[in-house]
Amino acid sequence: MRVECTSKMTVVMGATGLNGACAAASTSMLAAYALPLALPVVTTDHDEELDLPEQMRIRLDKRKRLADQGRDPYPVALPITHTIAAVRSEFPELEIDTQTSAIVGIAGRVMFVRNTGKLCFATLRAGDGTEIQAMLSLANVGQDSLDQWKALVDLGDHVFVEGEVITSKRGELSVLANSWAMAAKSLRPLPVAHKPMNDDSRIRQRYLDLIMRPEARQMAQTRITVVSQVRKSLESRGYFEIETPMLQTMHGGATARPFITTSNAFDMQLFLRIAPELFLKRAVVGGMERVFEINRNFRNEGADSTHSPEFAMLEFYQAYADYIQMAHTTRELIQEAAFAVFGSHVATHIDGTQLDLSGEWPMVSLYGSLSEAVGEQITPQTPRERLIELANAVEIEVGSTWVNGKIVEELFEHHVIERFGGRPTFVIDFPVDTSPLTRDHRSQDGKVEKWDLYINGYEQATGYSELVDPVVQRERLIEQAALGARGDVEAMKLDEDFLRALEHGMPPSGGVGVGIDRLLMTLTGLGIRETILFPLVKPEQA
RNA sequence: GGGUCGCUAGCUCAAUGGUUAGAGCUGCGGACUUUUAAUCCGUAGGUUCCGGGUUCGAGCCCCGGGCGACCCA
Repeated sequence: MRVECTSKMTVVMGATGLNGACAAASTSMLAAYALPLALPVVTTDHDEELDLPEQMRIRLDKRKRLADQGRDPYPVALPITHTIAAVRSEFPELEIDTQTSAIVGIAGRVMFVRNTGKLCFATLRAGDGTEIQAMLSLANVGQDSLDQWKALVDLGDHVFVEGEVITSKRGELSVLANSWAMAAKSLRPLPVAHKPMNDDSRIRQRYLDLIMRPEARQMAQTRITVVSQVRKSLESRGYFEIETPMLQTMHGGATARPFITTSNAFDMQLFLRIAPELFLKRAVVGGMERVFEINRNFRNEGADSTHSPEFAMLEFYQAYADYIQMAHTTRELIQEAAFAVFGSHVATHIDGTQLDLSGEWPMVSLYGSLSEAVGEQITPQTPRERLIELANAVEIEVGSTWVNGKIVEELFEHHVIERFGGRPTFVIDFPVDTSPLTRDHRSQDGKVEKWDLYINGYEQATGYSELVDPVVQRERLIEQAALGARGDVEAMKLDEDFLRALEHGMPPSGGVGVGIDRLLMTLTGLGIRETILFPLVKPEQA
């Protein structure tokens, strides 16, 4: 008891534990447990334990009684011989009421309990969702052990069971225990298994979501599969994965507001990156001709069902490729990811709807499709006054810092995107004044070689023929700086080191950015907060 | 940014401005050696998100704040 108590204090409280201070420690420990979820703060008196929810008090008491009876509630090691999945696969289809004489040691979380007088049942579940039944009979474990099981094991506890693999009289594959041990005592009750938790709790306490809901485990697994496949797909095409700075002295590579932080040691302002683009291009300048990065970007703006302040982004760059070649590669990456998850290029969402990602994807021109939608020719030369009239006609409020291209893009989003009907579509050839890092179109004035990929009505990826002319790039960034001076908080900064890299010569290159969270949304049909395991949530109390 | 709705026991939810805020599951005590959301008997569990206000009386009405969902921009 003493050893267990002091070691626990070290974990929970740091170094304040003293040998023999178990009574005090127990009270302080309650405070340590209670604070994170804002339960009543336990102060000095041991009696204030009564302020905790009843069920938690009872479980804390069981934890203590386990220790008192020589059962460590949190043992360091257990003689496990099989995973639950291994037992299931080793004994796939036993007849009802079979004895195998195979002795195994297994562990899992208790998800279901049925305690009767002399024979107890429990369903144990492993983290992968596989389950097996444990049975404890008076005849096999004896009166004391059975009584302790009934008194001290709750739903949600991790337990170890050692015994024979059998099937019950109902045919359930089971381990008939010779002995049992607590693997980890749970101090809080699980949610009701048969009612869905509300969305807020599911996201704030994702660990409970993962325990209770197979779909949550499935989502986590799908993300793992997709990210892994994207890496394989790129590596098989000769790309190398590199890591570029998250903390930057100057943010760039996108138009967005950054998070700002400070370095104490350098006594200077730093930015969390809004995109890795400018560093990946530096790598291309250095001769890394096919590079990619999958990592987090941070943008200091609101959250909704398609936006998160931090989100995972894939960017990849290929020397001597242009934006059309990059579009093909992007389509293949997404199709290969879909195949890895579904074994098909057709994604099947949880609600059963299917999204066909197969075959070639159409390419439509931004200006052409917009012209068709509004019934008049729109070009980069269309006067600003006319663009504003068209915007006002559909109640788009034109911001004071908007350049013409921005108005065109807003008109496009308003008029055209729905016409794609969710089908993957590359929208090509964007306005030059909203794309400062993109090469001028090889044949069309006022446009750049850029595409956006729309799937299911939202932007899934973007690709460029990269601007590599350092003189033009400098002009573009100076224009951005001027926008910034006029109050556009999202305008790009003049990054002299990036320009210096370009001045050393960057080969003609294609580049792509793919939102990983959005790719998961595309494949699963879920909102962005479901594709991210632990999305940012505001604290429950101010 | 605007609007609508919501926040009550560990969880999921009830409750015309009017008795002591209820139910199911969970928990606790008891019965049961084949249970699958077991069944049966008994029982406990509450800062009604927070702070003001109106009222003889507020979970409910009013004001402010917090958190969330949905819709609109």
